Amino acid sequence: MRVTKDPQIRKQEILETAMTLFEQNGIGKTSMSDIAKEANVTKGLVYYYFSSKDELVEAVVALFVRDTNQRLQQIVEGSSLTFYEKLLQIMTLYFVTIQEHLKFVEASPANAGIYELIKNSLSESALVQTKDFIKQATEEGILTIDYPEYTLKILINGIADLYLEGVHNPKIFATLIEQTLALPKGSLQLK
Amino acid sequence: MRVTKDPQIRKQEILETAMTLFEQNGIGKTSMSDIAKEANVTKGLVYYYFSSKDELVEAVVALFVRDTNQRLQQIVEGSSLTFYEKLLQIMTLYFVTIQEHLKFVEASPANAGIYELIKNSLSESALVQTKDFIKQATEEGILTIDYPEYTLKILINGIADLYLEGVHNPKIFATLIEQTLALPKGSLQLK
Amino acid sequence: MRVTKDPQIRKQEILETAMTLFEQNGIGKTSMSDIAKEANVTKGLVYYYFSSKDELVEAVVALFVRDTNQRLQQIVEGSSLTFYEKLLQIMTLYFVTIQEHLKFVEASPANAGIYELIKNSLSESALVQTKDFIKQATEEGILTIDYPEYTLKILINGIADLYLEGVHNPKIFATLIEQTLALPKGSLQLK
Amino acid sequence: MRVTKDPQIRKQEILETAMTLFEQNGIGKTSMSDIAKEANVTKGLVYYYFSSKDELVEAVVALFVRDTNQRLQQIVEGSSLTFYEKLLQIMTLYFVTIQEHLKFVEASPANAGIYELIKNSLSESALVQTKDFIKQATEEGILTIDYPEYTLKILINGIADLYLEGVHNPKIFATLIEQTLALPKGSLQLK
DNA sequence: GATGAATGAGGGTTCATTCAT
DNA sequence: CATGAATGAACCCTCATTCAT
Repeated sequence: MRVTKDPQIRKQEILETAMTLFEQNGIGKTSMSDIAKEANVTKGLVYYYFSSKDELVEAVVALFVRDTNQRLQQIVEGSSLTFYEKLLQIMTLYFVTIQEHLKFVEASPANAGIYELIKNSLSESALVQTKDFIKQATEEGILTIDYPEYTLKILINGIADLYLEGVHNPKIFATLIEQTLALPKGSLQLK
Repeated sequence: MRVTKDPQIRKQEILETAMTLFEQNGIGKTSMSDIAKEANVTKGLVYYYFSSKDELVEAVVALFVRDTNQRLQQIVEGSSLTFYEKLLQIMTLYFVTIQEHLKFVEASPANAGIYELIKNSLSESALVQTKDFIKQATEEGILTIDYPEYTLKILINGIADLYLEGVHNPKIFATLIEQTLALPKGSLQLK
Repeated sequence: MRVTKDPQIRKQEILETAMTLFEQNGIGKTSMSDIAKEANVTKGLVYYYFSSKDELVEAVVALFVRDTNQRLQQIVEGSSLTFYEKLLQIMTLYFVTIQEHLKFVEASPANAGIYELIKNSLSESALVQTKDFIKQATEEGILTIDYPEYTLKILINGIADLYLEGVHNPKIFATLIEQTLALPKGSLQLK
Repeated sequence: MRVTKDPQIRKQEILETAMTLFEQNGIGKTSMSDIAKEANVTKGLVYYYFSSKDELVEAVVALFVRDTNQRLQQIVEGSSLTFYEKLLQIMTLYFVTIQEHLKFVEASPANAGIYELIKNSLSESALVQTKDFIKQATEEGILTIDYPEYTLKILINGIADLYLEGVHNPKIFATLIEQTLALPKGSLQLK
């Protein structure tokens, strides 16, 4: 039967359904039919809102990046937290984010460059968002290393990879982060 | 027209053609037809040598991993090099390798686990290969940090990502490596 | 060019086209492409209605069995006919049916059990349908043999085979049926 | 390695291998490669002896028919047996034959008419072989029905079908045969 | 006689995309 | 806005057959 909804809501529904399926099965293994079916909508309507699979993929990625950014911003701007607490939350955010959305890392027949797209989008915004955070820590004498932003990124990406490869011990992570950022031993308490 | 070749050579040709195309366009976007065409061969012959696309993909991955391993081994066992020189070469190897074969990072519809496969294969061997290298450096007092293997991996993966995101300045890399491994400032000279 | 039809009609068209081609050339030698072409439709549409060749084959078989059953039922329930007339019509039905659909007797690479499927489907229903018919004739003293249902089946299958092998003389058939069912000589008049 | 054999033996080996595989998996699902592999021979050699799959199929059928005939002949000419014993053996031969070679009944992409081919070949020879057998029984007054050959065929084919459909009780078969051939009750003892 | 690499046509299937309604 | 029937191109794979050696 025909169900009419507010266009914006419909579009959002389709977008989120696509996101869910992409995460679950990967982009390449998610067909437009799958998305339409799961969203209780016809294929035609999906194409009404997104003129191609590519466009839909990009919209999903944009949504994902926007979400992540928002969370990052909330952490950074959370004034009541200490540097170490914020650092912790940032690391956690990236772990969770990368883990949850790992399937994006796939090649889609439609959009082979998706991996770079996501990575760059996230990185770029991460740099912007953490700039002040890092600047402040540097001024306060907590961070003393050169290129702290790059170092943070290396940590994030590098540790995420470690995590994905099966290393899960929080103590090890704490030590690695402390060492890499030249923080005092024991300053970081990962649970 | 019909061209007969030594089976081993033919198989190798097909394998290398596949590798090239996979790198260029990704696994998902490379069809068996593409490979056959590029190798001046019929599809049937590709299947004569590799009974499925999956098998071909696996063969390519195996070849790639084997190659990388070999190069790594050569570096580590190169007795005339200093620790710093070896470290340099290892980093370079991973940069180049990862860059060249970036498209492997895709999951194919046929073989969704390829990303992990490669990553794990490489990581595992990297750990094994660099174990002695690191142990020696530690004993010589050059490396003083905890979890040096993990740190090295973080560096490799993290820096590779930085590189892919557009950071190319060797001085920055040198500084980052020195800092992260707690090496003396200026000990590393990247050209 | 694009021609849209009522889905039920379209599906039926495809089904009947498939049936015709299966009968003409056999299931194994009839490709989905052949069916699509003959039905003036694209392969994609065939798959839109039947998700695999197997499913299409099964649908065709089901249709065929249903048809045959219906005709059988009409004969058996035709109250105005004598036992001999009904017997005649039943025999004729099976001759025609088996002849027309002889090619079904093949096993398809896709559905190796099709032969048994058809045969059993037909047999089972034949037994059910003719049960009352036989019971009544037995009670009336027309049929005096043991295992009349089995005998009827032997007759049907056996005579069908004879027919297919080239024996077409109705008098011979009449005699054979009379003898086998132990009916009075001359009771059956095949035209 | 290259193994040279007497051509006739080689051809026979291939033929028998093909027969076995056809019976096991059906003609359609048996590829020339399968045959070659199973016969420890290359595809080329199979084609050296049989210029096409069709030809090979026909050769297999011919072999099968010849075999069956031979066995039939042995039964019929076995002078020490009574009519009933011979009848029994004939029925058994057909049951076994049909069961063992059921897979021939499939469509081959190469030879769609195989079913008829076999059936006709067997029937024709059966008629010839049993002619004397029947004639003698008729003269001796054992067989009194009209068209005894046809009746025998109906029995063979019809009972074989019954058997395939799951009826296995020897007593039922005995009764059916007795009835159909108008033999005295209890004259046939199937074990 | 014998090999097995090589061909080429076709088979079943999937899916992004279009369009008449 | 919404439907879903229809398209068409591509994809992976199989196999009878050929032919240079």
